[in-house]
Amino acid sequence: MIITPKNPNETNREYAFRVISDNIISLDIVPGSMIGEQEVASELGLSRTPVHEALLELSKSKIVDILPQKGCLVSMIDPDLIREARFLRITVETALVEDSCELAKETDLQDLEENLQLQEFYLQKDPLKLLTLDNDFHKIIYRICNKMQCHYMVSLMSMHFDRVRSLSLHSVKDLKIVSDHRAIFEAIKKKDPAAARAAFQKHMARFELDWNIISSEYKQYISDSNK
Amino acid sequence: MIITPKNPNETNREYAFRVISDNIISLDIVPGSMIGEQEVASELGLSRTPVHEALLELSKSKIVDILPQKGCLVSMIDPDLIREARFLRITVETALVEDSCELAKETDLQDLEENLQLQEFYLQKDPLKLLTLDNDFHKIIYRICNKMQCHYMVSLMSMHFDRVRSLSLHSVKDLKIVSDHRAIFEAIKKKDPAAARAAFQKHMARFELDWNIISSEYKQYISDSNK
DNA sequence: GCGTCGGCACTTGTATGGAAGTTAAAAATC
DNA sequence: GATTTTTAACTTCCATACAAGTGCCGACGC
Repeated sequence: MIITPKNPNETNREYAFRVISDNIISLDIVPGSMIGEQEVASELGLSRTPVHEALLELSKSKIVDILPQKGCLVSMIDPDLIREARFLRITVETALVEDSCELAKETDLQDLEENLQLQEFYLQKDPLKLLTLDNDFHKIIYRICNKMQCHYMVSLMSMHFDRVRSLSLHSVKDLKIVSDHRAIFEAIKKKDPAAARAAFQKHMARFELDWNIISSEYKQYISDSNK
Repeated sequence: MIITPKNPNETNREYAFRVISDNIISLDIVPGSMIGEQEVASELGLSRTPVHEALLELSKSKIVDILPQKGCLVSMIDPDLIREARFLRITVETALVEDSCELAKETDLQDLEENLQLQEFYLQKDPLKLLTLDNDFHKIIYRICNKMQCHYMVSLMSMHFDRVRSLSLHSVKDLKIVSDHRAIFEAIKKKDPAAARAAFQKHMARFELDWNIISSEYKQYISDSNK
């Protein structure tokens, strides 16, 4: 597991949650492996309590599965849950990009544009940074519509999705996400809901295509019941 | 706080979560009041740990607000969060009722019909039972579409909404929800997505109208920043 | 050799005490 | 009397200890 330093203003529980999440999404903790509270606590220099609470939260999105008196299983890649995460994101964010056309203020458009600039800068340089910027882009949309609580709920489930996306980041295709984002941005700027909707759905459709590649290439990580 | 007996196969944490949730939704714990872990733990005959973990989970949906070293504040009724909950439910479930037209099997239709029978039976008899059946009806839709994880996420946020709905249950208008449900059911049965969508949106639109009544009548429970 | 039982090593769930921080009232000072 | 400082009583957060359940592994009977 990759340990990052503790942010001074986060609690031990939040620290544990962040580190474990990052390691699961980056696949540094491999799907299907067991992790113990004590083991994680020792690595992070904490007691079991905050780690226990962090795992509890992760288990709510089924990204880990707590088996009482047995251990904590990092979930295998589960196509059903990925479909749910995709469904939720597409459904919610399609509605949001439409609403954004009305709601986006000038400063909001600036925030989106700044994010896009950075995306174009880091394109093909730093895939991990690009992933972060991608998430930020979508998050700004939620902020424009004043739906941050929805963002939290959706992002929890998206972990299933993010884990697969990081697998496919090496694929050249995914670099098209940046131009997708620009198309979405332009539509919002022009206050054209139909165009925004179309651009967003085109964006999300890419991940449908990738599924076949991923499932054949990373078979060992995929839940047995769905092969 | 109203204490219900502990279900034998639930953990202490799940027990605490259930009892606290129920009391918040039913307004037996009034919005804006502070509750302490120790206080709740004593009432339930538990230690602070499972109560702490239950409150932690509730704080994720902002239904309570944990103020470190101060206490746990049961959130005031917050129109913004209710709007988010409504938005999420409407957006997600509109998509689901459409999909249900394709996906619903014969047994699923039977489940829906049985639920409707019970709704009609308890109509004007037991408002609380009706609320449960209403939630069950929507839950069946999620199950038909194999989106139970989405259901969990949406239902967490819906607590804000449910709390207001219980206020308006005495209003005669709400008894129309049963006929709304039947209309949705009939549309799914006829595999008519457009009709299902229309019926569902009509259903959810009722709660928009109720808002004015509620906000004027229960002013004391509403968050100051939104009056 | 095979099946069963018992105990040990391990896990998570929970209880409890102390640490750190906030609040508000009491006490001291002006 | 008004204002500032201290202090005491509260809270959650976290560390630690114990309780309870699971599975493995060897011993034993057949």
